[in-house]
Amino acid sequence: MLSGKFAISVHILTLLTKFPNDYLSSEFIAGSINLNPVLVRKEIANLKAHNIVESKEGKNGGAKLSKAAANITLKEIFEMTFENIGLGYAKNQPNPDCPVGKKINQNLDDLYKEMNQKICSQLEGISLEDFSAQF
Amino acid sequence: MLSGKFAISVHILTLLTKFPNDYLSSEFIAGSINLNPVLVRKEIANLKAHNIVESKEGKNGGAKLSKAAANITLKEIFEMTFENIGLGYAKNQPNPDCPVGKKINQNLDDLYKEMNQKICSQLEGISLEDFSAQF
DNA sequence: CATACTGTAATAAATTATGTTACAAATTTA
DNA sequence: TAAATTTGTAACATAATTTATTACAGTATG
Repeated sequence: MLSGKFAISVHILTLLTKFPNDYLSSEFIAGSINLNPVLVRKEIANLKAHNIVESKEGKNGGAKLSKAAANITLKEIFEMTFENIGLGYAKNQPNPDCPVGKKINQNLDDLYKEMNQKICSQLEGISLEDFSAQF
Repeated sequence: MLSGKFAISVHILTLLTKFPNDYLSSEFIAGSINLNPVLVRKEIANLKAHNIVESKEGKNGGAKLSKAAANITLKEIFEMTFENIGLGYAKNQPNPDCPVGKKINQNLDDLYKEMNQKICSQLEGISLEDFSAQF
């Protein structure tokens, strides 16, 4: 998963923000996203690993935010779900004997690095609380 | 093709910039990218459709820039190869009976729209000539 | 007229993303 | 303590997307 990860995580977290006192089951969440509950649990596992969600097994179990939505920014979520953004690389090793082939990925990297900074500064300004308040 | 399109197009265009007076064959270009020549020709077809490249069939044919590299920005290339950037959507139709499901894609869209603007303004400041000069 | 290209279609292979099934372990509730 | 419900996770299956290959008609060059 790469494309949907951020969107799914934001969706999950928005739901958790809307019900801050409940443990929401993967089945309930999956019903809103229209996604398989196992995939929801996998995303939750990732969010747990990053300490913004906690979960409870067993009957009436589920997931719940482990910190206030006001203290979580979209930037953090972005960083938990994307290595970094970019417009792609040549997948194959470009020809190292060609001056262009030799440096293309490095130069693309530099470009994408700057792109990431801009995006991060945008996302840093939006808290999960802000985002959730739009619903 | 979505991931590699921008990177491949930039690679092609950088080569064309380096040899502004020659028609470069898809085979030559493919040798630098390490990609199948047919895929190179497909990307070139796209660049031709956007009028920044011209090509010649037959012996000693190939592709060539149709305008000065100084007058092509990375933003244009971005727009020729990406619909728009974003961090993905829930692929399935989210549940319209859930207030979050109902609006999630709209709200993500708004977020991504702003992201695109930032990226476009970055890319607009870099010409193909600038980019190619790094090699 | 032989050669070396493009353009494009059709198809295949590889990769990645998404979905499903299954089940052990945990927790609640009766 | 037993039944019910839920997580966590692995293994596997399917679907979608990307990348590669083959093939060949058409076109320009020399």
